[in-house]
Amino acid sequence: MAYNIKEIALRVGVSKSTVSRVISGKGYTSPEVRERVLSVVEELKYKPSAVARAMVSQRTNNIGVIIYRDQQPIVSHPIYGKIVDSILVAAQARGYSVYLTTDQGMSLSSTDFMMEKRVEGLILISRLRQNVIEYVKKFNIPYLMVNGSTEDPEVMHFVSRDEEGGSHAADYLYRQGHRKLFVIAGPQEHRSHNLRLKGFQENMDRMDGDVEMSVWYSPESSFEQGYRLLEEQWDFFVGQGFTALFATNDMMALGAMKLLQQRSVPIPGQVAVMGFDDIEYAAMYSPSLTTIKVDNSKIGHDAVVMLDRLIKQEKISSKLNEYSSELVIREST
Amino acid sequence: MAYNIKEIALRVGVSKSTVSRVISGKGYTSPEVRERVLSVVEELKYKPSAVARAMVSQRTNNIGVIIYRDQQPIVSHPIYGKIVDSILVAAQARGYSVYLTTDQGMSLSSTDFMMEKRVEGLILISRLRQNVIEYVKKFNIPYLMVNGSTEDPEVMHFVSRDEEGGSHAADYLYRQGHRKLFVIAGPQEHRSHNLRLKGFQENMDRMDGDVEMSVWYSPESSFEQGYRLLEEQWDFFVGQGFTALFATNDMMALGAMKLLQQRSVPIPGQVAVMGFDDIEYAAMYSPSLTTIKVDNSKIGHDAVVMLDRLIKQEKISSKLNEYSSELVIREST
DNA sequence: ATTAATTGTGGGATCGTTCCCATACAGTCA
DNA sequence: TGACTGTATGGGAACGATCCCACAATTAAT
Repeated sequence: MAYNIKEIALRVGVSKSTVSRVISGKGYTSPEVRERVLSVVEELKYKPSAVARAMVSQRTNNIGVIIYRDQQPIVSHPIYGKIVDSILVAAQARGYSVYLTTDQGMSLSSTDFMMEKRVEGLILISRLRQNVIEYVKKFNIPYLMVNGSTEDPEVMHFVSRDEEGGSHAADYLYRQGHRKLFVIAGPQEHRSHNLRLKGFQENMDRMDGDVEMSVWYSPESSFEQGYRLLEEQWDFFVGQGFTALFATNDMMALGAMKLLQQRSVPIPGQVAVMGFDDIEYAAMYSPSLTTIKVDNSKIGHDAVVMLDRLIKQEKISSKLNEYSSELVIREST
Repeated sequence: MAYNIKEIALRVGVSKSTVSRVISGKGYTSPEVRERVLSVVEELKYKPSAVARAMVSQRTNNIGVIIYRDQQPIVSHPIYGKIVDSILVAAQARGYSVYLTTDQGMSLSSTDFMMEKRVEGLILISRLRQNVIEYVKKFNIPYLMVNGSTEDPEVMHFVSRDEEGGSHAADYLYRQGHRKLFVIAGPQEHRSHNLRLKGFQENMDRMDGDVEMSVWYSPESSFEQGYRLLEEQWDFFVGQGFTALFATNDMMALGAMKLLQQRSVPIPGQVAVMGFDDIEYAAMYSPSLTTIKVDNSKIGHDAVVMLDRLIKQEKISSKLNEYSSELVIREST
């Protein structure tokens, strides 16, 4: 069992008040006593209990991060990993510690758990149902959402400007001379995939000349599903002579690219490929993937900064924090 | 501020003892009172404070996970992400919550932090200095190491059988007919890279026929460094006519492969490439990468199971937990 | 010399739970 | 009738820190 302040006080021969004063540096202490206390503290490797401290101060300095997911655990997902990384760094720098959980069922139990732990704020990552949000609201603690989908204007929300990004992608591919486009869109329930597609389509429709677009929805926004979708539509794809393929995220784009390479279709010679997100592997792939970069590290960092403000009850300017995305041109186009 | 048990008791008109009994389900409570308590609990969304509970029970149900790193934040690293994922799932299933931190300087501060939080056990991930281990030992709480390097027999340690894996790799490449081998090894300070190389070399040396091996050390085991190393030795590499390239991890192998593809070297036609780890991207790459699979999910899971046992003071059979790695043959060889 | 401020220390309430103990009442049994 | 058991409830100590308050001793100001 860890030592407590009483034990230290006993060994030094002073009261626990005095020990507390030495450790916190508040109040008066004589140099002589201070030294004796510190030497015992060092000797026994005494660390004051954050639990007891939280009890009396009513501040835990903990924040909770919940990653909602459908199936697989998801910290290892390139996007969520980046977000978590930046959250950890930003939180630690501000004196917060992080409880991290993944919630498979979009259930309320992880919220309950965080409330019992008395976290001071909550970061909700990824898609989650409105009823979860309603539930969180009831507890009256600061919370915000990253990369989720909600129409609720009350919810502070960190997302990329997906529609704008989609529009940029269309713009770029059109300027590259592409007129026959094969589009792989993520699940329709996903806000970001929807907006990316919307921005892409609407901008393409505005263009002069006869643009031909064929849009296909993938049941999952994964590498495997990107691969499979193209595989299933292969005859159509080849028959129609598409010159460019756009997917609403990098993972699906890479999946499609993998199939193209297996079938020896030159990229970008015959077909140009473009994704969205700029995950780390987009640059590594061969050919490297042209994409729309979303700065998830910045998003994670800013989310913590904002949560810190909410916790400190500082003034907030806007509920919606949108991040511009930027075109990254690489070998695949 | 969150409600407390006293507030509930006041509203129901009973003592806090009674409320406590209803919530914990221990002791006698009349059905009528029970119902009244539960309805108020539900109405106010009262959640008992885990902080106060930890205070009196002397159990926090928290474990700490520290990822040590050199430079970059690292949850998004494919290996550590997988480990963290599986730790989270296993810990939650056993009623533990997880404090996650990354420690850039291999400092003692994250240990101090975890001790103040009164975690019941500690999982140390990746390379860390012996002085950190010595420091952790002083606190007398269960801890174990994953993917680290230490010769200290006292430390419970979870690693893959790297030497055996390296040996398998050599075996396979030799049987495929390769006699001229270019090897990219990770930093010499890394235990696992060293052992992988050792197993590979020693097994190759045992083979009949004149095997020619050229070993190069990369300053970092990253994609970029794998790429750069081969780039720097390009003339030598091409001039000598190597038929196979082995890297002590997948990241470096992919980096090298990227360069080979950029310079239009057919894989595996002219050069076969092989890695180690079987990160998710090994299978996605084109061509997909032949590698030695390390089951990091299992390692993370088992680490939690073991930590749970240590916390419960159950008997432990062995300090060293080694995991066999398995050959995964793909397109690159 | 008296008052006031400065420095140093200890006592004890407090935070929100759990859990032991005391008490009360109803029903059972000899 | 008294002793005992089972059911139901409340009181209060304990966990380990913080921090207010009281008090003592020393020094400074009037």
